[in-house]
Order: sequence, then C-alpha cells, then structure tokens
Amino acid sequence: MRTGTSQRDDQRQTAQQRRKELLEAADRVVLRDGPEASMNAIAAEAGITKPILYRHFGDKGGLYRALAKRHTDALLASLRAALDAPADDRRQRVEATLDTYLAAIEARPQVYRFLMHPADHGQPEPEQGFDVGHHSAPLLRRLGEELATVIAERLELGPGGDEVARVWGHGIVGMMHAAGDWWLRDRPCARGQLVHHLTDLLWGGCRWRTTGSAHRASEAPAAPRVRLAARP
Amino acid sequence: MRTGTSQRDDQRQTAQQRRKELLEAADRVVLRDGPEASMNAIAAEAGITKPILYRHFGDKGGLYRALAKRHTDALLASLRAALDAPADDRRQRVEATLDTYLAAIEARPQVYRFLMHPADHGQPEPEQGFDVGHHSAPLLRRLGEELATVIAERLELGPGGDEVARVWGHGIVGMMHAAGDWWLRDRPCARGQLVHHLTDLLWGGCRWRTTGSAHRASEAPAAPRVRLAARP
DNA sequence: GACTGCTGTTACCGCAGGTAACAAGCACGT
DNA sequence: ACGTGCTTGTTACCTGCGGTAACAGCAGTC
Repeated sequence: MRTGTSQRDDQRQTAQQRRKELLEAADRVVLRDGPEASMNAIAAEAGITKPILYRHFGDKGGLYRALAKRHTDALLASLRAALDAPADDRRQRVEATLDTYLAAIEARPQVYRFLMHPADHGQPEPEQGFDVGHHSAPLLRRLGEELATVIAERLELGPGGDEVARVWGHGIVGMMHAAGDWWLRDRPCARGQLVHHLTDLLWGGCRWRTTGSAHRASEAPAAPRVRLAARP
Repeated sequence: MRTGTSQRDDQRQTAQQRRKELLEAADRVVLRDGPEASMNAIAAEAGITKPILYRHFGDKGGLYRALAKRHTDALLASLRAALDAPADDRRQRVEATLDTYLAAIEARPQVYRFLMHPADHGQPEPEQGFDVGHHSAPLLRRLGEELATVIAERLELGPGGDEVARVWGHGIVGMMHAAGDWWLRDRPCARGQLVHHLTDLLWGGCRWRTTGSAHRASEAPAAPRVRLAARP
C-alpha cells in the first residue's frame, strides 16, 4: 500500500479532476437547458453514461448540490466583499451589497434560476406558467444566516440581539430575493433605482408619509426625508 | 362498478359539482401526502381513475393551479381584512397583517408548503435536505402586487410613487415569506416576537445603533430606540 | 497469474405524467 | 322503438425520468 507516492493518490487526483470535468459539463447543460436538465442529458454532454454520474455524485440531488455549492460560494464571497468594503456610511454599504446581488442575478439569470428555482418543470409552457410555485432554496437560508451574523456583529442590539439579528437577516435576504425575482422578470426600472428603493424601505421608508386616510397622521419624529425622485 | 357511495347521485351532478368534489379529494390527498402527491393517488382518493382528472383539469399543473387558487384566495382575503382593519396607528396594522400571515402558515403548514414549495421531492430524506431549492410561487407575486396597490393608496409617495410602492410591496412580501419560512422550521421564538422584530425592521431598525467596529460610529439622528426586549 | 480498484458499458426496474380506445348510461329528435 | 351524441367511466398502454444491477476492460500490486 504505502509504497511511494502511489497509485492511490493518482487515482484520487484523477477522480477529483474527473469530478470537476463532470461538474463543468453539468454546468453547461444546466445553463443551456435550465434546471430541469436530465441526468441523461448531462451524462451525454460529459461524453459518458448515467451510472458514472451516480457513482460520482450519488444521486441527482448530490450533483445539483455540488453544482450549486460552487455558484453559491462565489456569490457569497462577492457579497461578503461588498459587505466589508470601506464605505462612508452604512447606507452606502447596504446599497453596495444589494447592488452586488442584483448585478449577479442580472448578469447570469440562468445561474440564478438554477440556484433559486431549480425545479421549474421546463418552459414547454411559456404561458402564465403557474408552476405551482417552489420554494426558497438553501441558498437563501445560508444568506440569511450569514447576514444575521454580520448584523449581530455590526449592530449592537443588546440582550436577545442574536434573535433579532437572525430575524432581520432572513427578512432582509427574503426582501432582496423577492424584489430581485420580480424585478428580473418585469424590469420595471433600472437596477440603481431598485437598489435605492429597497434601501429606502430598509431605512424605514414605510414609516413616514402617511396619508390622511390613516387614523393618526404621522408618528415619525423628525422624519429624514424619503428619497424617491429619480437619481442620475 | 364499485358504486361505493352513490353512483346515481354522482351521475346527476353537474360538471362543476364534480369538479369541486375532485378538488376536495385532491385537497385531502395533498394535505395528507404533501405536494408530491401523484395523480394516481388523487384519483384513487376521489374514487375514480386518472383520465377523468385529466379531462377536468388538463394536466397536473391545471389541477394544482385550481387547488392553489382556492387557498390563495382565502389567504388573500384574510390578509386584506387585517390590512383594512381599524387600528390606532399604522404600526399596529402592519403587525396585525404580519401576524395574520404567520398565523395562517402556522395553523396549516401543509397548505403553506403546498402553496410555496409544492415541488418538494418528498421527505424520504429528513437529513440536510438540500432540495436544490425551488422558488417563490405566483402566490408571492400576487401578494406583492396586492400590497403594492395598498401602499400606493395609503402612503403618498409623490411622483414615481407607484414604482416605489411596487418595489416595497414585493420586498415586504419577500421579507415576510422568507422570515416565515425560516421561523416555521426553526421555531426560534414565539410568533409575536417574530412579528415585532419584523416590524422593527420595517420601521428602519437596521438604521440605528451601529457598533464601533464599523467605520463611522453612528449616523442615526435621535434614534428612536429599537424595541427588542421580550414583550408580554 | 491472481487480486484490487478504478473506468466504463448495456440493460433493466419502478414509477411518474399523460394518452388512446373503448364501454356504459342518459337525453334527444325522428 | 331506434340510432346519435354527450358525458362519465374504464383498461391498457406510451414516454421519459431517476436509479440500479451486472458485467467488461485496464491499470498497478502482491
């Protein structure tokens, strides 16, 4: 066994390499055909047959998990960078982070679709694909938890602050996701606009400026004006 | 054959009635077996066979769409009620709405799972089910648009306000959804707590109280203290 | 040469969604 | 009475998917 560098290591290395190749092939297929790509298609793209895929990744979930991890890690890294980047104030940092996320999903919507809605049962029905929906994906969880720790670090929330931070983390991530998802489809405005609107919301936008129809006019003390005019 | 209950009566019923019965049967199955219920199972529960289901609903998506519409409409109605209910201030109304949503998904998680993540491929793997995710479902879109109109009505946002309202609508709904999804699984706190934390967030919570680690200490002017201690 | 561990294959299973094709009951217009 | 047509139901099948034997080569090691 232990003789020299050995065949075992070589084998493992080639196995890793092979795995990487397979992942890249899978990536290509998923990006081309969408998340509903079949194992057969992926195997064909890789120039092999199904059982090999299963030997490497166990089952379809395993493959998709591995595939998702790469993209998730990449996205998370850039988000962390934006979150840690120097900025004049927190608002700028928040805007930068939101913008990073939105830029990512804008640049590679296919990847985004795969990470978020991998179960879309194909686009044979380009109509009002009801899809019966699907749900939020572990990526969102990871993002939520990640953001929660950052919030807990950065804001001093006192006792019970961890709980608050987690709620806020998941809430903010959900806001970002839903708004991004909707924006990506309807494209109602420029990215920068969306970022500003979302930051306004996070900055308590829906707190001020009540209309007369509400019971008490304004409970906002010295409300810092909401910015909503179009910006250059 | 196998008249079972009452074939004669069934025969007399109109297509609409039959459809309703089928939907109710499907509902039962989905609530029992989860969203991955097969057409065969649903047909069996209804005491008939597959082709009939297909005649009534076209395909599985049609059935699920019809099924989802009922629950969606119901949920939406109660949300609208909460949103329109009399309250002392807007914060109370927001809290009531959030609480209504969370109470609904808490009371009937199966329905919620069906509406939001109907594609969950079963729970044969209670482990770290990566699931590869799924996505947000039209219900969220509908909620987002709905809330957007309410926001546009209730807050006077000036020119371009409709755009802001839509962004906020979808953002808030996403926040609610993601936080609820996470909360429903981890149950880290009582529902009321979650509601308060989320409202704090919406009220601009993440704006104040920066820690020293950040670059500039505090840009919050006369920060109204964030409420986060446990409340009765 | 026998053994091991990897690569790869073909051929199959079970089950899902979905679709003929055909059989029965009832309502008619003649 | 009769056929015609509609609806409701059936059985039996197709396709394609995820997943799994079982077997065939081809290293290097003892």
